[in-house]
Amino acid sequence: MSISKYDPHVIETKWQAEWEREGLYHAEEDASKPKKYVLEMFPYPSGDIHMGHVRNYTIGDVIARQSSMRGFQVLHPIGWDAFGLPAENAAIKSNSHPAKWTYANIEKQRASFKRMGFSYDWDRDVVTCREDYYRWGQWIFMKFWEKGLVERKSSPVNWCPSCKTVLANEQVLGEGVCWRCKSPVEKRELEQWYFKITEYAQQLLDDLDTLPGWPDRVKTMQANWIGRSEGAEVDFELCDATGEPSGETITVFTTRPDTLFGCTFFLLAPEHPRVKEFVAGSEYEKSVNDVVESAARETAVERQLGEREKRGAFTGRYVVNPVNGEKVPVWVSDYVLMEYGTGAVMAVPSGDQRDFEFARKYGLPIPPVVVAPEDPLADELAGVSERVLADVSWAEAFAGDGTMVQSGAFTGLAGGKASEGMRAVTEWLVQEGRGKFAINFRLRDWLISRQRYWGNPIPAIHCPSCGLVPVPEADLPVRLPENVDVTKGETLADHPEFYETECPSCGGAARRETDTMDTFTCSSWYYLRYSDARNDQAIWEREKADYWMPVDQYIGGIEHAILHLLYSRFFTKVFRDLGLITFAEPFTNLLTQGMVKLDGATMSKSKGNVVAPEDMIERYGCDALRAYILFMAPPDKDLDWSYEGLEGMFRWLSRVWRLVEDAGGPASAATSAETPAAKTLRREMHRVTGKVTDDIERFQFNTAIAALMELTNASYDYRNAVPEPERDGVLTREVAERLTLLLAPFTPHMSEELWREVLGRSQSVHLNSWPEFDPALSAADEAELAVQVNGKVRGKVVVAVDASEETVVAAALAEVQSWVEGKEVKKVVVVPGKLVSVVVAG
RNA sequence: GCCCGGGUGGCGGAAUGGCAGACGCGGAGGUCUCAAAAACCUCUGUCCGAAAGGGCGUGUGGGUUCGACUCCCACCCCGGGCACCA
Repeated sequence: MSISKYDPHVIETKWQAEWEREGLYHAEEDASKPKKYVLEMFPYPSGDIHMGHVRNYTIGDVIARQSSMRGFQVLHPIGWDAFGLPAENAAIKSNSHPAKWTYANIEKQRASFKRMGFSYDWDRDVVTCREDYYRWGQWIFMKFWEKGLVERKSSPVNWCPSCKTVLANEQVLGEGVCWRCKSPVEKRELEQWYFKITEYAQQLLDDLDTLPGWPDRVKTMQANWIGRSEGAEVDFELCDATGEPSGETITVFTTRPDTLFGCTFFLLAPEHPRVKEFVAGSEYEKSVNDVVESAARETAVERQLGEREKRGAFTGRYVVNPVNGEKVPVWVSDYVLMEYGTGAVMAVPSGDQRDFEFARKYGLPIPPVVVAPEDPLADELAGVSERVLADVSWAEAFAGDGTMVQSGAFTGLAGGKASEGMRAVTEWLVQEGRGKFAINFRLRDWLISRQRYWGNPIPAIHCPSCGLVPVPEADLPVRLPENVDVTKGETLADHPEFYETECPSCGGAARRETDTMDTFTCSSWYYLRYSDARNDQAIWEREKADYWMPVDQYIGGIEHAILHLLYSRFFTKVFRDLGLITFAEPFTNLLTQGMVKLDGATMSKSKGNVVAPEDMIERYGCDALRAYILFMAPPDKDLDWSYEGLEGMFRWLSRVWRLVEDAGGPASAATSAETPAAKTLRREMHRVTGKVTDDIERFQFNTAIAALMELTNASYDYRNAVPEPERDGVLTREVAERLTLLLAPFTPHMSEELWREVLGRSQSVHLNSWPEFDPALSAADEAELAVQVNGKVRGKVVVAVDASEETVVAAALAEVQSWVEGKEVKKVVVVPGKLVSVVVAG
């Protein structure tokens, strides 16, 4: 039959139009089938799509398409995370409006995604800046408020001077820079809106154990971020300015109550509210203020630069150590954080490296209270309960497990984290009413207000007489006005016609909130909205959400390991507590795909090293690009882009094309007898079916494609080995069909063209069932075994798979006779189907 | 400093404790052709050797095992996350 050329452009556009016409990817609830919700993190409409998008969405598309062939009812939606600063910046640059830029980019990306042949249900798309979406974001805010999870409070916050807005803790990167623009972040004391995510800290930590389908790396990162510490809260009695106990207490959090006897000074954070009062008018005022002011001047970046020396100053005050009644001086130091614990710390220089350095610098005593078993002090101070040694010769603090010394009644107990000494001291404090067991989290409440225009308006009203009042449900949504000119630096706060309003409670004149919500609030629930995206009566219908959710397979970049994934988990738990859903975790399985780089560097427009997918689609078609980006590396690894192999991928697809065209005619009769060559090809077909099925399950798309190449090679071997008249036409057609089916998730257009036009099937290949794999059919009847002598391969034997062990050993020994001759055979190990290992003496 | 990943040919990468380097790229040679392209075929870790064959090889050093890229211990290097969290 005549061979035509594989021409991706014609067939790709043809089938994209046909699928849309047939409504192939429209998802409906169907209780009779198991469902599978496959979701890729939705994109920010930043402009043209890049290789990271191609990789991310191709992975999801392969999973979705194959799941559908395997009989699942598949939901595979897409949308846009459309609010955010880049739109404002672009608008300022082009003297335009953020909405214009955003919608133009969405249309551009929509066209690109369609051109890639992704199997999305376009009837469910979600765009977060559209009113039909953000109104429900405001509704959520209101529900959170009703539940007591919204708070407006003043505290030191992260301020990005370049973005001119505050940021959540999670949005400040490790180097103390803004996650979006990478400018150094400043600290400011501001009144802001918060979601109380800390109320869910324990659940967010505990439920990580219910997620076996998540990478350990991500779970560890989240656990570290939540940062649970077990310890005690200890009350220290404050002395007044004359040094006499005042009856008032200051509480600290510590993970090491067992070291209390070694507490020789007490520290307050520079921002601590009592500091000013303690030193007002005293001789210590100036030196303390110096420390406070220098700390206030520092940015997060400066605070972290190198081995910065700790600074501190004595306040003139004392507190009483509850375990021994000792008066210890109160200092202020810049290494104490106001945001963690109580902003006050008991300092134990012998047990904490920071306290140790501080004590050395300012000449404070360092009495040992927990000593390592191997330390000479362990013998010297064994059983000594009174303080006889006020300082150590150590080079650094000892924070490990050891024995308590110089610790009164607790002397001799084991000391260390979670030690008996720690429990004993805390129990004593509880009895005395001077402390309690306590748990502290590193996680802070989520700061959600942003001083920017292009976001979801916070539905709240400030009333001079009623205070903060939520916008009533009936008045939602608070529409984001269009007449704000960001090119003039305007925000909602510059528009009285927006913020001048009436109090819904008392009817008096009031001011509408002009901050918008963090865009991460928009992306924290979109996956739920897809289950009922067009509902204008409710956020979603419970039945639909219950049918589709949770997401069975979520796919996205590791950069969201904490941010988006933590927030979404939080939202889901709140929705459950609000009775909107019944499950506690939104994403059952998570695949974090690696980044696509160029010469080891992340691609970015500013660096000018962006690889445009369009050019490659133009040259080789999207099927080749899809297959190639999956073939280059396993999905979770970073990938260095290279053009080198793309041509090879196209070459292989052309090879498959010719093979199927050649074999795809009406099946001629099978040859009467099964030849060895036919047997080999048939077996290879079954083996590859099993391998591809298995590899897709494990997301090993690169080896799945390699296996398909092997089947292609085996087909060519058969053709080359058997002259045409003797070929088994039934077999070659079966192999052609099998290749087409197994390739369908990867190269949907080529497979469709081959399936319908060449193989003559009437229905879409994507509606066909995934081929079953029968291990029996892929099993060979003979096996080649390697024969090892003392661990080295010295020969090979071919034996029947059902041969007895004696037969195998005899054949093996004969094969390696020259290596064994005249030596004593000490041991023979037979691994069926693999090898024979002979151990000889000498 | 702490917590995760990862180190395999010229390159991307394969290997439930069982023949290291599948598959692809790149390279060499060949068939076809007036020629080229395309296609098809063969070879391609490294060293010694004409060949047969053999030695050496998965970051380094030890260990377990008949057998280790794989498991254990120590270390080196690269990437990432967190980082004065009391």
